[in-house]
Amino acid sequence: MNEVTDALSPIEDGQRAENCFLFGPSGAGKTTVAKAAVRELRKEVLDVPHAYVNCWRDYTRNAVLDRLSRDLVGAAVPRSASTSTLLERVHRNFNGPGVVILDEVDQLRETELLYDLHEFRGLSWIGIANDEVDLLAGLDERVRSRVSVGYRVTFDRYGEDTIAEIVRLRARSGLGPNAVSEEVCETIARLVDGDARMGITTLRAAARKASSKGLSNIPKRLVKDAVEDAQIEVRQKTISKLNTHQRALYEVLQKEGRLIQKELYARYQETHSDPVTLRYLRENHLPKLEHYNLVDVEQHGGKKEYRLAIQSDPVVV
DNA sequence: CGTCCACGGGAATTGATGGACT
DNA sequence: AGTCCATCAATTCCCGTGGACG
Repeated sequence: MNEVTDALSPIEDGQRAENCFLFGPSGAGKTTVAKAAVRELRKEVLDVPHAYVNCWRDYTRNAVLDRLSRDLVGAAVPRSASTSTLLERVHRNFNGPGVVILDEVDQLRETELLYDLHEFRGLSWIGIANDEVDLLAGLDERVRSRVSVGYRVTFDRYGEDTIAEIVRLRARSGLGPNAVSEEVCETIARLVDGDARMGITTLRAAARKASSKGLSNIPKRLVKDAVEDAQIEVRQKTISKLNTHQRALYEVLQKEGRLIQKELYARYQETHSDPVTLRYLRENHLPKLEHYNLVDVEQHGGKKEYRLAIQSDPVVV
């Protein structure tokens, strides 16, 4: 947190901040830290232009710029404008130092975007990714040499004691001092494998369970089920964000079990009233389902077998 | 080998939008 | 106001490459 704050501090003097990268496993708090740092900054400097972009959802240059034109400079656009138009619009309306959070930057397909950002006078960014090596490998040479990164912060998975602490604090402030025993906090911590977000979701699920049974505290025996509930909850949330194509694919797999890509496509075509091409599916929807951890893919000789993911936690977007 | 499947580059088509010109 | 034209992102089409398998 301190490092990110440092990186941003030049903005307080009206200067451009340092770019920085945050690396670490999911649930380690990267996004939370980035957002909090920006929030802090805005207490010091009111009206700093800022934006949050999830590069998984918005993975093209165009999509990111579109978001910036809305969120960073508040220039509402009717709908899909051309990249050059957007570029120009942001250029014109952006002034003074500002920050953009690029969550899941490793998913950005057109990395020239980083260079575009560099061109906006006074704009800096916080890039978030799981793995430093993957990210840098994916970066274009040209971009790598031109874009400077002042700070790199690596996050570790939370230890169990830390998660227990986080859960305890949440429990106290949200549920009262005695609703959750120390033992329950530790149990939750043990089960969520370093993922703080999962810990908190589990706590919420447990609280809901307990209160529906008319209990005033959370007994330990509810915890295990609560973890499952939390996983289901997160998954539901992810599924609800799928578009019709992705959902059709998901449902086909739900019905049919495991399928080769080609067959999956065939079933999908039968299901969906307005199917897209296999080419396009491969490019967009299938990787998306994989990334969300909703489906598992297994290389089976030259074939690729898709099936619903077994137990792993879906990604929250 | 010949075949099947997956991949992904790149050209072509589609569809929306915004002038320019009448 | 109406027609034509250019532009550009999204999507499709076409196809060569390469691994696996019999």
